Amino acid sequence: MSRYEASQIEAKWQEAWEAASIFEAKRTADKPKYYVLEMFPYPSGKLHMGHVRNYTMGDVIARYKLSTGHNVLHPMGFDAFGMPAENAAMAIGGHPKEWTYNNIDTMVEQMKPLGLSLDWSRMFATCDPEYYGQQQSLFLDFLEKGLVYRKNAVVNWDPVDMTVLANEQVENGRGWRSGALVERRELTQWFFKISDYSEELLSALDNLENWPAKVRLMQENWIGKSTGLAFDFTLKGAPEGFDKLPIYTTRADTMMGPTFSAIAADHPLAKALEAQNPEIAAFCTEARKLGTSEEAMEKAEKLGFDTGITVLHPADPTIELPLFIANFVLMDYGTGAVIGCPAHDQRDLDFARKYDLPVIDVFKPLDSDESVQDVAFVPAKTEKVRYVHWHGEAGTEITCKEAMARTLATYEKNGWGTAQTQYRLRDWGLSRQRYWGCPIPVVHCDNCGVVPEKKENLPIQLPDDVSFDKPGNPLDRHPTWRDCICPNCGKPAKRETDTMDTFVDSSWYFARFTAPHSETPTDMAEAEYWMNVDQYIGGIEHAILHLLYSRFFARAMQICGHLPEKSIEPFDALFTQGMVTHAIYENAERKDENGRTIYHYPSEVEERDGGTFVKKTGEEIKVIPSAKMSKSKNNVVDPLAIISAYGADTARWFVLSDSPPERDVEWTASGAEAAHKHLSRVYRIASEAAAMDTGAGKDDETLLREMHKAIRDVTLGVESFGFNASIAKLYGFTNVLAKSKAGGDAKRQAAKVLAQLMSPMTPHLSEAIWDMLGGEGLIANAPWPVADEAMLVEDTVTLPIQINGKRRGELEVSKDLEKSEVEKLALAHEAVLKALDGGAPKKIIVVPGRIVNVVV
RNA sequence: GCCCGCGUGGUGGAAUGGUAGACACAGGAGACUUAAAAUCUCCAGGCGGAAACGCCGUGCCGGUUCGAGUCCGGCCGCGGGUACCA
Repeated sequence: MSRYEASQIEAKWQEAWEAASIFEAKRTADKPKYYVLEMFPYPSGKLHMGHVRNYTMGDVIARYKLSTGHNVLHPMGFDAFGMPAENAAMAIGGHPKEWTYNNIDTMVEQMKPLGLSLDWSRMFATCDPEYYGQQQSLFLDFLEKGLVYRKNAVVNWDPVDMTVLANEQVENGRGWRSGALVERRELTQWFFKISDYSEELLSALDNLENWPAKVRLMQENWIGKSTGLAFDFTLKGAPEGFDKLPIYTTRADTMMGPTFSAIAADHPLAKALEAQNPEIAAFCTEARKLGTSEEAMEKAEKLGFDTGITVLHPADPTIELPLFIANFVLMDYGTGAVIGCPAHDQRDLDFARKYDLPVIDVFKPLDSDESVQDVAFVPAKTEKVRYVHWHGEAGTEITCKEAMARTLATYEKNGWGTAQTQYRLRDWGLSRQRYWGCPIPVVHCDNCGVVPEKKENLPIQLPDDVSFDKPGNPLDRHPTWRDCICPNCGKPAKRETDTMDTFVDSSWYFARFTAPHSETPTDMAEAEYWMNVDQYIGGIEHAILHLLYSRFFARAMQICGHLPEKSIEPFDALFTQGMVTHAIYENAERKDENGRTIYHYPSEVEERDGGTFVKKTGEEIKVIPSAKMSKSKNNVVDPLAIISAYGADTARWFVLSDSPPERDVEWTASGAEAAHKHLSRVYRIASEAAAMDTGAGKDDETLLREMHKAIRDVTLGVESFGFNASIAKLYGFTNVLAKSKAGGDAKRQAAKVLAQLMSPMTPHLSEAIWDMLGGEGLIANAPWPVADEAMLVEDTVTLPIQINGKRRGELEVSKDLEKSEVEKLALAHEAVLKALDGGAPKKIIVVPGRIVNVVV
């Protein structure tokens, strides 16, 4: 009998699949289509276990759908523009293009041995001019439909490197390379009008039944619809031209509680004051040093500067409040100005205590008359409280929600303000001051202004002759690339040098896969057939931005005639798989020559004497447990090592077993060998069955019953993303088969079904077993087994008996036994008799087929 | 800070509100073997007990329920996102 030789088996069957072209997707009318897509990878250089897990899950679905009679589209590509390529060019020389395409080649080479059922003929990278040219064409269409516009927005500016920094490149307010304190700088940038679709993107979430509830909730909160009060404070003592200060608040009911007002450092009024007062200028400069990320601003110590200006309350001008400039007010949200109500907002309370401002209770708990001290009173909006200081009658006991509604009505009636609906969602800024991205196809002409490029001139290609020896955007300093002819007047003009956010690239690739070489962004006939994505799979880290942008793009593309109406929501079902995490190994003894932390690869360290050390140098390691695998932290595991040692099926089996797909999984090396042992065992069991004589055995019926149960359970697992559960069942069924005394015919039948049930996970091994047992054709094409209901029926059931909710015994009863009969049997049970001690039970709960609980 | 998750044996994890720890890993004992590897059998949450069995036990505190890992409230810890990482 031959041994399980994974490398031979895998090469053989991968060739067989390729020869039969079974994964090439073609439109056909005779089968239902199924489009399964995993979020495409960034070509970082090496495939890691997170990719393997992601694509294996998609492959399980794709192969399962193929064997249940679907016409499957399962493509793969690369999200290939982005910062790391430019960083690599700066760090190690070379060109982003070369680096990227080399990485793509490497990763494809690493992916192929996994035996994924991918249609490689559809592969593309977003940095292919063929792709980004179509993206430029989409941009022009969006521009024409008024979905794109320009406005000023702030960026992180490194004053030493003279370059724009991404939020990730700002560490504690300093540029990551120069170490200089970051400033904010205002630039004119391009924006997509996603905020016009706020309501639509919000309400359509209700239709996404096959999306995880948590993702829908995150998107709902991100869009952030609120109803509140919009009003103007009257400014007193402000510079010329500043009479009113528009404010928006979601807590209208606390309008009698504010004791200060605050504006953002980027607010026009703050800028006007800055010009007059050096102290204010100093404060604003300091406030801007936080960088532009919301996280940095919200986490920073709350600081304010009293401008000396006051604001007058719209409902009662005798109420005069101080106006601060504060570092926690966001210019991008609302009007860039807020009211501070310390009694009912913790941040406002902390601020009030710090700057010695009064605290006014607007409402109090029903059962207390205590005033707010150090903890703000923030009840749920639906909780009833007693209003002591507001526009209604003092002492009224109502919910905050009700009080808000009444306040809004009062303000509208008196003309003090208006009820307004607002969204937190901001327009999508797509301009990037970087080279390695899709050029924005517009031209700046002295005569005509900003002019769209002509479609016949697309693609506007990136120049290859650029250098990265200096920081900043090489397109800006290229000698000739900017020079062009104005498409409008024909005079010399300059190209836009900003490129597009890489989220643009990933917002429509799913549509492009339906016709990857079309001369328009999509081919409507193909899109009509293949869209929507039936199952989309990817990381939870994309729950908001990527998925929201894609939803917007689907709408915009539909408006421009590039997607059918049904694709307004492009992803019918979404599954967010967990990440593969790994400990980070940080060198505890030294930093690198630039003073930066050194991270070691898992293969470089060893555990001994209760500690972790670098193998070569013996330096001690600080172990940071369980973090997202990240190239910059070096905590990645190379799947190729597993594949070359044990084979792709082992790697596939391993990443699917144990952890539920939606949960993060901590990579450990020990499990891979065990997975391989199991696959060898399955191979051996199948070989033994193949060698048995024909004829019946004594356990045939039992084995076949277990087989049908396995079909039912494994299928259920595959259909509900319970791959780990399916695998546990497969282990169970394998054990049953191994120990069964059934005859050759029954064993061969069971082994064939086992191979089929395993085939989405371990396709090569399954083909080998199928072949060994005389299966017809490829197992990949064989119809999925169906469980025989009659074989699943059980006659008796074991009921646990609880006494006061604790298990004290069990009862073997026929499946359909009457409740009253079960009660009688339970009361006659030894453990129950003992507990009752001659008395009568207080209550008996019988849950048919489940449990009996006797309360004594 | 804010939004969203997660927390169960030595480890990964299982469990429509109904027997907590399925299925595995690591571990222990044994069989086979000259021996090892491979394979096979058995044991295994903690504490007490020879055993039968008893008590405790799903991050912490409280609640709802005949019954809570699961539902509700409040904490703690970890992870993801936070609009220029992808």
